[in-house]
Amino acid sequence: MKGTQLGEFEELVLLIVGVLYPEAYGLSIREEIINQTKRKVAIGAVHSALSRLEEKGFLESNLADATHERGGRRKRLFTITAEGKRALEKNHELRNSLFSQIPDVALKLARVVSF
Amino acid sequence: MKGTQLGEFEELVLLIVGVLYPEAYGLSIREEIINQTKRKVAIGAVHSALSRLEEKGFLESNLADATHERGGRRKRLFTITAEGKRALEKNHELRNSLFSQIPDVALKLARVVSF
DNA sequence: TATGTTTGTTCTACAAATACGAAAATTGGA
DNA sequence: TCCAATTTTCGTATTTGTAGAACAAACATA
Repeated sequence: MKGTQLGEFEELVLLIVGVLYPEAYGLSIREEIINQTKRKVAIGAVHSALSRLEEKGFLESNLADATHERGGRRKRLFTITAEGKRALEKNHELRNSLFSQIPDVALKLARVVSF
Repeated sequence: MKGTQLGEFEELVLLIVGVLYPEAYGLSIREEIINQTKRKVAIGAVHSALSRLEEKGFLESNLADATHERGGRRKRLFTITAEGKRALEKNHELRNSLFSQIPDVALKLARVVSF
């Protein structure tokens, strides 16, 4: 996909950042993806998606203060930008619209097989 | 993404195949994508997405009889399989669910800027 | 039945997105 | 000052997305 189009994984990450607000950072995002989708994700995959989303202007981030817990580097917290929100909504609407345009017969055979 | 995960463009093509039923073939799919999304798509992109979807078991296809119109090679018509339907519905539900889990505050700043 | 035109698909290559995991960085505690 | 814990960064491999030229098949016309 080219330019500013939102990829499949990118969209997922963007949604999760929203869900996790205001505690969205690399590892928590990874955990949440695994919980909600049951698919395995490497931490590196999440971080590269995050930087791409930030480059595209869909996310912004800043370093949180150090925690008072045992160890740990400072977290980089992510939030959705106005542009990110728009992209998300646009995709959502398009998909809903297409979904509703699918005639029942198009899934008839599928239905017979799966039910 | 690995294995049988549905890519962004692949999902779009799969949806359009549903919308166009039973007249979904390479060129008609390309036209419909352009109409509905305003993005440009090369015909090769559509065909390679179609073959990957067929490999993954989300679509099936067969050659139609020759038409009685001017010219043209026989069309390869595509329809969604039971598995394709499931994948589509699963994605749709997941995304709706995530969307509804996003707290309003997560978009508050975005809202101030965009409205 | 040969040739041109139209409509479609296949093939090949390359760019971009995503996956993985080891390494590096940063923090508090002993 | 060294250790343990937590998180990010980085390099590389694999999968998807995009493009368009080449190829194929059908009809029309003569």
